[in-house]
Amino acid sequence: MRGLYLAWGMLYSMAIMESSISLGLIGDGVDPGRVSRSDARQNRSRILEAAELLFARHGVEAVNMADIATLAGVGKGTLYRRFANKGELCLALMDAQMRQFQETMLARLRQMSLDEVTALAQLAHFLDTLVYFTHQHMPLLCEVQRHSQELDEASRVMRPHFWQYMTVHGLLQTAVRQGELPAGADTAFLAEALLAPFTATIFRFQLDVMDFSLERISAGMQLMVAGLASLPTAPD
Amino acid sequence: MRGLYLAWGMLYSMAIMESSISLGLIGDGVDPGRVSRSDARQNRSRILEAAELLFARHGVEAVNMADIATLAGVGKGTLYRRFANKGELCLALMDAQMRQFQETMLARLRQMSLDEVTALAQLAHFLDTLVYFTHQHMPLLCEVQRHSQELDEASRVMRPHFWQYMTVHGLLQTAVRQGELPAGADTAFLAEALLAPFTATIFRFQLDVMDFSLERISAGMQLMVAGLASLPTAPD
DNA sequence: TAATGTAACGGACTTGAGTCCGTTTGTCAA
DNA sequence: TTGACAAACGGACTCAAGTCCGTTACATTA
Repeated sequence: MRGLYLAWGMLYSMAIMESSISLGLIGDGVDPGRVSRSDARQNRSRILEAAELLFARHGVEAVNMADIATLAGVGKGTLYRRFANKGELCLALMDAQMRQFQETMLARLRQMSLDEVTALAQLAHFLDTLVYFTHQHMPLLCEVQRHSQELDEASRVMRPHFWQYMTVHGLLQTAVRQGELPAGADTAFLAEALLAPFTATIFRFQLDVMDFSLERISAGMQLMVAGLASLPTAPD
Repeated sequence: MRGLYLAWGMLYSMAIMESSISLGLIGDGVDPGRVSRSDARQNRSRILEAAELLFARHGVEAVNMADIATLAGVGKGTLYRRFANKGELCLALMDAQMRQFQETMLARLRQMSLDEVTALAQLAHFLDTLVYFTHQHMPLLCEVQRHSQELDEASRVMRPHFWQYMTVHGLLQTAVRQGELPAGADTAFLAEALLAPFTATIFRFQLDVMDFSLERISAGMQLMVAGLASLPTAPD
């Protein structure tokens, strides 16, 4: 797993700088790299449609898997063959928008690099955008994270967290290279720590219980980054 | 809810500086402020003993409520009357140790204040200790947090998060007062953000998937605090 | 176009969480 | 000591998640 993270790290750093790659967040569900049967594909989209409709009508939380299966006109077994749980289903529902966010973000960061915007300024921008993105997808993200508790190694890679981590980590590494951060800074940990408040349950807590506005959260994250930016660095 | 947080905030800041108060983390379970019946009290401790034994033998995750009830020699109804879910049960099991950690910590911070250790240095120390505490109670904490997803306003106050938040927030406020942090710094948000990586699921992810050592996590947190400490502050 | 292997299907089934409500029992006042 | 009442008890019950496995039907080859 660690190896995987590292390998992707390099790939991804390059991607930010050079070209757009698709991370292929979500496959067909079962056994990628095999022609899927037509009825299977059809059922898959039927399920997604049913879920979308029920979620819209009753809210994500209130809908159960059996209802989705029924409305989609498939058996529970079929539903679970496609999506191991409600979380995966939600992930699939967000797929398109996540891809788009990701591509837009990569493009923007690349442009900022060309414009010689510092890595930490890019990071600040990324986190700001992420605040609004996270808020927008809160209900689905909550469900996703409720299910990613069992650390199912392999599939974690597809979780939203992953490319967010890669992006933040890449930017921090660049910051170190460019002398914006101290040479020894633990970029891997910092990336995790900066993203921790974006975990669905924590984010929701901040919104609903602490009653923080999105602007306030974003400003707070800017402050954290500003703190890192003002750390004394060894002279080059 | 916000009001509650604010009120406790003042109380708690004073507590750090002045004297030890008991937060009374866990009551008797039902209807505090009423004499509890002897059989009820007895069952409560029977349940706790049974849970402790089963958790030790099979691991927290593998034990279900029915088993606990059976071993304790009570019905499921009785079990649920005491503890609304496994999370609350776990919380009760940690109660003594949490109280102790809390009191030790408060005492130590008070002493540090007397010794004129800066607030941010105290914060760094608190977070360092918290790393080890969190690790020690990981299995129980995971269970607790799995259940505190439904934001049941009132009871959240008892969650471990609460006094941690109060402590960190208090220290940050002091830091602002003493000119260690910029005057406008959003201490409430910063406290949440600094504690976010201590959420059980995130913490476990860092340990098990990212393979960070406790020392590394602690060092990373120190760096975050150092960043805040090096923010430029307006001259007094 | 018929046979065949294999993926896909579907719904009964298992498991565990949490609730409900009729029954029991401790406590307190007379 | 006893009667009354509220709290506590217990286990059957409901509800949803997720599994299992016998059946169906797509696609491929002859």
